Amino acid sequence: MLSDTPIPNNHDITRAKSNCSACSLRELCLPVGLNEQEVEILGDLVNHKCRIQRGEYLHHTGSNFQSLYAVRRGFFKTYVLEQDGRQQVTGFHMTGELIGLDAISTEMHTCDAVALEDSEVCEIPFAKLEEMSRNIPSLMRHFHKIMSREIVKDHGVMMLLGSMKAEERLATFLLNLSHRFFKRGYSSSDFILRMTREEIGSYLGLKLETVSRAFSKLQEEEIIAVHNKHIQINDIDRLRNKIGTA
Amino acid sequence: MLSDTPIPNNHDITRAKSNCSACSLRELCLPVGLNEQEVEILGDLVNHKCRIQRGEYLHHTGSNFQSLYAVRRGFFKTYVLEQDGRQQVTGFHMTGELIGLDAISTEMHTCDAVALEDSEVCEIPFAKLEEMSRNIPSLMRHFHKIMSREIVKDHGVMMLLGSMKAEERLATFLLNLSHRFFKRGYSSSDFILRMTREEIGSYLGLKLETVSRAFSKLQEEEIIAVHNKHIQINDIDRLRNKIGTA
DNA sequence: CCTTTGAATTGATCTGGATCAAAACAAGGA
DNA sequence: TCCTTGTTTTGATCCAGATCAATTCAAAGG
Repeated sequence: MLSDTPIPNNHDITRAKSNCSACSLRELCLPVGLNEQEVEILGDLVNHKCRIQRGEYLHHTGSNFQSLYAVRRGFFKTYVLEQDGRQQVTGFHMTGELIGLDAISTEMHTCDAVALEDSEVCEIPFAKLEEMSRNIPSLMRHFHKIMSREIVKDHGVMMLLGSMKAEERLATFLLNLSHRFFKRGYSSSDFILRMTREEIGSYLGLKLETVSRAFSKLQEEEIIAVHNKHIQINDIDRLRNKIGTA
Repeated sequence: MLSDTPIPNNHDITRAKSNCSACSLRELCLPVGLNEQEVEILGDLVNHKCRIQRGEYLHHTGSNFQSLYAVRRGFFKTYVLEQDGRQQVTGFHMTGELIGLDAISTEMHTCDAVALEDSEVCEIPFAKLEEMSRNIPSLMRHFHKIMSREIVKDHGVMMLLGSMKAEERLATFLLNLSHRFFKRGYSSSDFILRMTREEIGSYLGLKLETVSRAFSKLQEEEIIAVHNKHIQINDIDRLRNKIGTA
């Protein structure tokens, strides 16, 4: 059924695009159109590459904000705690994405960020970033676009939570993941989920049982194949049709 | 029941804090800690004060992005259209709030913005804002905080949509409005809603009938008084208790 | 004044997803 | 190997909110 393809899955041992050695921002953290000199200057921006083990926290709610974190490798979730202790997942973050933008506003983190697999991040001291963006207009512009994109993304989630049915939500979620894996050079149709059904449910505003049932339904219809956390998308068009045509 | 109070309602003819003449950013658009000279420079930033009538649009989805808009007076809603034509309200915006941050990312507006009452906005050319913030660090910092606050706000809405019941959602919504009116010098317990039940429902992920029933329920419990769009909060503590104690 | 029109309320019913419960499964660890 | 523990699936039931339908109400215009 699966033709052997040169495109790596995100669970292959060899990782796509993970062979760059120095932690420059050249290709992942803030891929701006810079000249060589600017890239070099930018090198100063990044403090150090930091390994984070599965289950370790990048920051907690209320902790002091100093730096943004660019995911270099791995997978994170961020969540806010409600008064009654339940957690609401606000996002999943993979290679090349920035964590901590919410903390700029109050200079305190407003969510917890935890690694869902062994990961690596670049720490980007925010004061330094602001300082440098003063002299590099394209960096400033790029940073503003990143923040703006975050807002747009959140509006998309609001739409999902506000008006989609369970199956539509899951389809949207899978298509989004698929797209993000694709952009990173991984297979868009064969990947491993790093989060549990409960975490997916929290993100999508559903209970874990409902998420599981939605997976099963999509599998029955032969649109996807589910083996625990291993997902294969067999018919992406029909998956797309699940959205907005309920 | 209502003691006559010096605090104006948002439906009084005399408006609180609306008597400033020039459209400087001094006190509303971007209230940064600036010295006199900087404030003067900043005056250049604002193109012109612009009147927008109820029902008029500030921008449409897909239109070219040039400027942010600071609400000077009045009330707006922003919404995104789904493929099937329904609209999902992404926010309500009142005096002092910024509209258009979502458009920075693609340089196209990603939502429609429409005035829900006769309003006035300041147009802030974004290129100019970036240019100036390069020379005024506190302006840059302030702008970043505004964007970040937007992200935090959206996370709050995600939490609301993802895990609250209808009554909790409406209580949260009313408390949020109350707080925003209060900060602007209006009564926090007596105000006029500018949006319909349907628009509230869209924002809160509920049908208009459910919104209406939730209003009625809160009124029965004598926590609020509802006369169409006129809302009075009689017992703000019990309203607060509605949240997270379901 | 009455008429029109859009908005809001209220009632009756239906249903998607929550909840409760149990079984199946997977990954470690002893 | 067999436990243990956490995760996932599946089934049975229940309920909050959606849906459908009918009034009521408010504002604007003739």
